[in-house]
This record gives sequence, structure tokens and C-alpha cells, in this order.
Amino acid sequence: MKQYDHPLAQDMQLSCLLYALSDPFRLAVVRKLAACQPQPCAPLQGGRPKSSVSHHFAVLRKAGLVRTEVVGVTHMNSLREQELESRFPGLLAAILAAASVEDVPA
Amino acid sequence: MKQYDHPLAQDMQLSCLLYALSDPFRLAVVRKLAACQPQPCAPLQGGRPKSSVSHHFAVLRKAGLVRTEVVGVTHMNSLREQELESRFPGLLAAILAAASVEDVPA
DNA sequence: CCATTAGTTCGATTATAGTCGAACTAATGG
DNA sequence: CCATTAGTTCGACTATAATCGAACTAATGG
Repeated sequence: MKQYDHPLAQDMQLSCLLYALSDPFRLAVVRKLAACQPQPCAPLQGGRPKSSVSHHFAVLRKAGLVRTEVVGVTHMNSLREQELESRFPGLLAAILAAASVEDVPA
Repeated sequence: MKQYDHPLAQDMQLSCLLYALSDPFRLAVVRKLAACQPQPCAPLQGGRPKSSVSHHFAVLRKAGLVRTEVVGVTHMNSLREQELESRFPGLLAAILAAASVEDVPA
């Protein structure tokens, strides 16, 4: 059974987090997870090949944003909201709010 | 007299902002500006060659984070706090708060 | 008008990231 | 035990970004 590295909250780095979220695809994944949790990777693919999606999830995990747990055949992803909140209070909420401001049509 | 492009608040893009701030040097610049404003580039160089610094300022301007105004020989930089606030309320504050959490020694 | 200061621009080099197909792995169902 | 499903890993290629020296520009001071 495959296991993933998930950094401890105290080891999360802001630059790594911001970098992970600066990619529109990854930000979209985080937003979808925020709306519906946990989810496997498949419904979040958005037409990309599996290898690309897998790469983006690895970046999100390394930043500490997403936790992936193996549940049978599927890998369930969720946001690490509590750990993120303990490390950087209010940050994720502010970024998610900014993201939803952005895609309101002008 | 040289002029710079500064995007309108409504044209600022979240991914561009997060990307700009995901670089530790650029984040440090933003933090220093938040603490003391406006400032020329020179005191923010941190030992880097001028061409690199100039590049990083260009990224910050393009993201909408920094405004640069020519004042005689020096170029004065400031944060575009109001515009940022109007576009993404609370975002800059949350990121600055996260940055200061991060460099508190464990 | 010349030197100085502050910063930009250019061009080359290097490093880091994204993208994708193909082969792989681990768990499940028949 | 074989096929299927879900996702990873690998390797190659491409694209984007960082870095830095050198030449440039624009404003000021002497």
C-alpha cells in the first residue's frame, strides 16, 4: 500500500504554498476540494493526461495543501485545513476568497 | 522620463500575484515595503546585481503589487495597498501575516 | 558639459517546471 | 488468476524563469 509524504504543519513553507497555488489548475483543484471533500483525482482531471494531474497533486502535497489517502483502488484527496490554519491562520480562507472574487464576471 | 506599466486593479490576476510572492526575495521586498514606504530599489538589493533586482521589481509591478514612480534620479517603490484591497480584500494582509508567522523562530 | 547615480535593457547561460506518452504498481472484481 | 481501474513513475522534450555582466538611459550635481 502506497504511502505519501505529507509535511508537518510546522514545516510548511509559505513560498512553497504560494507557488503551488499560483498555478491555475492547482488552484482550481484546491477550490473544488474546498467545495467537496474528500475526492479522488479522477473527477478533477479537467481533460489533462493522468501523468500531468499526478504531477500537480504531488506539488500540492509537497506544499502541504492536500492530503492523499489510499482507500482501496482510489486515492482520496482532502485539504489539510486544520494544519494549514494552525500554521498560517486565515491564509487559505483569504486565498479562496480572492479566487472566488476573481471569477465573478465584471 | 521613464514610465512604468501598472495594471488596473480590475486586471490584477490572482495567479500572477501568488506567483510573484512565491519567490522569497520578492516576498522580502514586499515585506520591507510594507514596513517602510516608499523606498528606492537600492536599499532592497540584498547583495544581488542590479539587473536581477530590476527583474524582480518588474515581476512585482506586473502583478500589481508594487508601484514605481520616478522621482528625480531614484525610483520610488510603494505597495499598491488600496488597489490590492479593492481587488482582493484581505489577501495582502493575510499573506504578510503568514510571512511574519513563518520567520518567528520555533 | 562631464561625471555620477540609479536603475533598465539586452543577451547568453543555466535551472526549474510543465507536458505527455508509455510502462509500471497496487487493489479489486469476476 | 486475469482484467480493470486509479494513479504513479520514468524519460524526453519544451517552455518559462532566474542569474549575471555589460552596455545603455535619464536626471542631477559640480
